[in-house]
Amino acid sequence: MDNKYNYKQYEEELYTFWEQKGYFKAQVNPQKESFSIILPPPNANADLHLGHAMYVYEDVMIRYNKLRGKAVLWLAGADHAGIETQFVYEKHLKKKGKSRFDFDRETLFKDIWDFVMQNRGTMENQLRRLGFALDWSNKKFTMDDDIVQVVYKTFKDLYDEGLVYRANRLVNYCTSCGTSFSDLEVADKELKGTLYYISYPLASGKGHITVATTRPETMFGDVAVMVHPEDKRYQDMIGKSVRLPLTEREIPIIADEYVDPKFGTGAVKVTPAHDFNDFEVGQRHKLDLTIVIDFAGKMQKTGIVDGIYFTKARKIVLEKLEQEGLLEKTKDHDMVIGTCYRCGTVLQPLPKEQWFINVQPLKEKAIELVKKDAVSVHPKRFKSQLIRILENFIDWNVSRQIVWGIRIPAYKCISKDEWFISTDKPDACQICGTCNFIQDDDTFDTWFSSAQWPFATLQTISKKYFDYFYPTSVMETGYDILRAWVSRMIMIGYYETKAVPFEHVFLHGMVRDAKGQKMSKSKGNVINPLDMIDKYGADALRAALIFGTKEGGDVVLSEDKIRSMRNFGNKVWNVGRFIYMNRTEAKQGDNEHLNEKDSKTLISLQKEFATVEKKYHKHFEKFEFAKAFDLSYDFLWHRFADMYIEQLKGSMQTGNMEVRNELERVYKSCLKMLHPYMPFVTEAVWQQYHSRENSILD
RNA sequence: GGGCGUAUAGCUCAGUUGGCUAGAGCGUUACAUUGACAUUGUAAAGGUCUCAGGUUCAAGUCCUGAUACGCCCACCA
Repeated sequence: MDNKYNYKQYEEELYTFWEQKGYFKAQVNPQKESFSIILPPPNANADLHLGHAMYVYEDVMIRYNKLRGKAVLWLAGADHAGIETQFVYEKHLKKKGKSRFDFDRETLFKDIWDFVMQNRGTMENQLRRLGFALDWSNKKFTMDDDIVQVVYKTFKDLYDEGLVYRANRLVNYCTSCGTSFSDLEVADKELKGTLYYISYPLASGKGHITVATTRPETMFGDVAVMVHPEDKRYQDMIGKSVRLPLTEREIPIIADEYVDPKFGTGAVKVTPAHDFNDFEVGQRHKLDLTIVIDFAGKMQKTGIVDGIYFTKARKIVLEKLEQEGLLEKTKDHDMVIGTCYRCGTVLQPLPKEQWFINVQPLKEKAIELVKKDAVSVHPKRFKSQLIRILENFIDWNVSRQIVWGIRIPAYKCISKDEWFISTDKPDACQICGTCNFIQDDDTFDTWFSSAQWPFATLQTISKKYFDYFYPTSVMETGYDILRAWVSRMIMIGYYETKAVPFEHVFLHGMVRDAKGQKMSKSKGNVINPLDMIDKYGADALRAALIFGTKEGGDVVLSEDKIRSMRNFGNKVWNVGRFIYMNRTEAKQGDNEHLNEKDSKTLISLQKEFATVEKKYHKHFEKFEFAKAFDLSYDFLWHRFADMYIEQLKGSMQTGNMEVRNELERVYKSCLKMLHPYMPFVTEAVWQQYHSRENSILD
């Protein structure tokens, strides 16, 4: 054995060995207990980052359970990542001086498909570099035909049960990306805005009412002015009407408790087509939806600023109001505004017909399941958070106006102007039977398919797989997607299978830099996992992400820490080397008898190790993986190596086989404890003791 | 405004049902080493465990309050 562990010599070879020998291939075996995890599918088109490296917790669980003799499955997969990928592809087009509008739908889709397929291998190889014991034999992609069929079935099931509806509602629309988003994808941004006080003259000509607004340009879409019903200042005005400035239109003054009398002037302009709250007020009071901004963010039907982008229109409107003496004053106003999480454009609330899922019955069931721990959450503190997330869920807009996604299987009957859902491409209109029906252009929100991932993957592999491995054992992911993903998997998973999609949820934290800051490209503090693997080995990176952390807490990662874990890997190797050397070099018979001191030391070692081993398994039961690792680390290095071996090394070197064999026995048990965390070095040593054909996983 | 989390060595963090003489990694200092490992070993320095009360034989740990920081959600005309 070399006097150093050279990871470069082993990692690639060992991974190939494991894969070729089929160690990662799941085997349905009714004699054994099953243990399954579905990998949260990384974006097929993007490189891995450190967040993905955190899936090492899944590998830890998988390898641990495999060593415990269970039939394990860790299923590999990839996500089409709808908007993310289309966005990247559009950038790619832009470099070539083109845009997505230069292509028809089919061509664009096919081009993106090819683009993604070209890049997909990169991500998969990176997962291999991390040493992940993934079953590649049944890998899945969110746009595989069979997966799409499952997604279609779910949508139709929901539709048939009346849980899918089409409605003209306000959506968060990005005029730059050209698509709507669900409320979860809106990025709030604080900015210093201005509150404009505008005078609306009463229609009677006597007096006026002043409204305060941050968006004067939307005034052309105003359909009312609203005050609080008990506001004394405006009692005599309720029911009267005002003339909308710059127009000839008259709109009523209404009363609604939504108004906060202390804000602004206590009078609000109501613009149902361009404001979420106003939309609700509009519904309550049955007001019109007067649309004055189009999907490009340009004004329409104003008679004054038509075709002008809303920000520029705002300036013009303000000038005109000022000219007419209707702009009373302005005031600085800190506000929070919804922006596109992808491109940063200010999102427009715009009315658009979309498909919505009524989540009410789904979330009630999900809450019940979480409350009674049918899905149990680790660490515990996330349980209440998950319940609250579910309670606050509002109906889910699943329509996206992009090409890269699963096209919604909804068809419109032209002659009757009605919709029908069909999982297969229909031959004839299912409503009138004769018309040239058309398919909805929209695609599903990526999360709609992701929400079905655990059962969709297993069902499409085989019924045998599904029956044996579902519900899956654990869903492991970052706490940041508890809302977007975990909650929806529980809702949709239970709806379709009448079983929980996973029995446990384990949430890991975010990776931060040595100063505790989030990693981001703009800060330049991003650590590339692959660079670290090249430099220190996969085991070192894996160990650094787990060592000394608290479950579910954020991980502070520095290169120093990775280096120190590399040193530990070397320690593991050298402890093995030392014991191994003495097997081959010891002169048997020189020192056959255990002396009393050694005998005592061995008993103490056995006792201590038994305690450690017991604690180790206890930690696993409680999903305390970092503690189990810290414990193994400390035992191997500071107790076993620093103390026991030091005390016993004389006897071992002079050929006492009883001492040596006991050291080897405990050491090999340590290797198994460490294997889930540092699979390469532990396997490399194991094979030194046995042969290149053996595995620690046997 | 609501919820959650965190405050412990220079830095990053552990510290399970209260038993601590408070630990680890990195960093610092001294010494050692052709002897399994310098990717090492031995040792040292470094802490009123954020603050103020309380419960207890005993509090870093439990309770109450305060302060600071972080995250999530809601509202914002």
